[in-house]
Amino acid sequence: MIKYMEIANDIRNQIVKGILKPNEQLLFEKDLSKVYSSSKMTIKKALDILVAEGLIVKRRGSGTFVKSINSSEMDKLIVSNQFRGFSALYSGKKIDTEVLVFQVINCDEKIRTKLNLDEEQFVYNIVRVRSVNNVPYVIENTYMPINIIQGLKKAHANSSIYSYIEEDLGLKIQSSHRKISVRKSNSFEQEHLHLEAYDPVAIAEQVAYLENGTAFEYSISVHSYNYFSFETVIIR
Amino acid sequence: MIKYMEIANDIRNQIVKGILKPNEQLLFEKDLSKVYSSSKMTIKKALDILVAEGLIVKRRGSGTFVKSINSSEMDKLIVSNQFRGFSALYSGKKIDTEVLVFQVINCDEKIRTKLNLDEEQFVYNIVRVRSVNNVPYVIENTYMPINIIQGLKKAHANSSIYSYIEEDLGLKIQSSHRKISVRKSNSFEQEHLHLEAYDPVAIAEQVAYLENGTAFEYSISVHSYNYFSFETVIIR
DNA sequence: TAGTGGTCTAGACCACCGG
DNA sequence: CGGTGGTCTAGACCACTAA
Repeated sequence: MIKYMEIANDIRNQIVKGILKPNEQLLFEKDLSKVYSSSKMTIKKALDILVAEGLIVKRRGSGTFVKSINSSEMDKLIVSNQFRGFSALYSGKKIDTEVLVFQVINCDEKIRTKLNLDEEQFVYNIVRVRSVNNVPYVIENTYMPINIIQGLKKAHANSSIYSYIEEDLGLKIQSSHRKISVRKSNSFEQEHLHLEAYDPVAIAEQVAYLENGTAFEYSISVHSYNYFSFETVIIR
Repeated sequence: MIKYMEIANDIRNQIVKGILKPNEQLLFEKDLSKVYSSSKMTIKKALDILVAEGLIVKRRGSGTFVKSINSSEMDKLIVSNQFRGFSALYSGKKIDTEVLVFQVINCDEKIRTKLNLDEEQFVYNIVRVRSVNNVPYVIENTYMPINIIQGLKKAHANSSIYSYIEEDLGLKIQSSHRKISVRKSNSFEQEHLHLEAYDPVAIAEQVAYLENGTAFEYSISVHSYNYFSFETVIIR
């Protein structure tokens, strides 16, 4: 649909499929603009996406080159800087969701500041245990304002809340601010994640935003340490 | 120096200092281009930086708005998606470095693939414990090819290897691919990080790249769980 | 319907790299 | 030095929002 995206996708495919090999030089932007019948700026924008994904490197004065990564790592890199719900992340596998708590509460100070709410706002509070192939991966403790995420039912919590938000409510999810930390598990977590005493957990605390900039979700996810890893590309 | 950077810095300062308040609307791109005597494209590029930093939101058809975050979180967000060495991250505080290992070794299979090296390459192997205000934060296990990071001495390992790479060798660091995971500490880590038995640790595994695309560092950092958190902004 | 931000162009000039 | 990618412009058209 969008030209620079199509170009980026095309070149990404060439890299992932091995048509363009590690350390190989790409065509110059000038030449690519002829190949794709577009301007140099559009080519640059397409290539900048692949730079952000960590797939290629540009050298002023020299050209553009495929990064030297073994292709097994590539799939991960491409998805890691994206942001999706649990269901989308593990699509294709057997996912089970156990809803432990589904209630509406008057939010406290902390949630109010995270979600930027007025004092008397009500929020959904949902606690779920999510399993992949019958192994419990994570306990999600989610808070969402009832006036933004309207009409949420327990049935939605049993499957994917994100697809309810996007497909049923027609809202667009834009970004998330996430913080990852580590601590020892407590007995509640040990029970639901099938952990031993003293096993650690990874905590992902997140505020997610809609396209219009309003915060719609504050969540604290407690991950079983065996099934947690977070990958990212950092550009200076 | 670069125009769109200057504009981004200027507007970021206005947000951080509170001149532009949460949810406040910015001038339109058309008007900003007059204020800063530049084209609409340049303004767009400047604002896109602030979008990536999570500070503002754009709505097509409406305008651009400051995100609703309390300013205490803002400093963190701005630095979190950047990538610097330990010394730079904690500059201003008292940093101590204890060098446990400083040797040159023939690299094994794993390091070879991570750094994309030939079979017979030698690499530095450096193990350091780094403390902030006399509290041990992290054990860093670092591998660097000797032909890229030339002339590295133990004295550099005692302070900042990154500043040696950038200032003395004149190399430019571009990006890093990082993976974060969690596990239980072992006795070695408990001793050096002053942990109790069964305390968890956070593992940050990283491959760092120079501007020319060559991998120059593979490192495994074991963080004391009390002093580890990783923050990031994810755009869909 | 008027005006926003998003995309795209053709062309200009610059900083940097290699021979 | 010629050629690379980086920045910047002026202006075009489009998708979307709000009145």
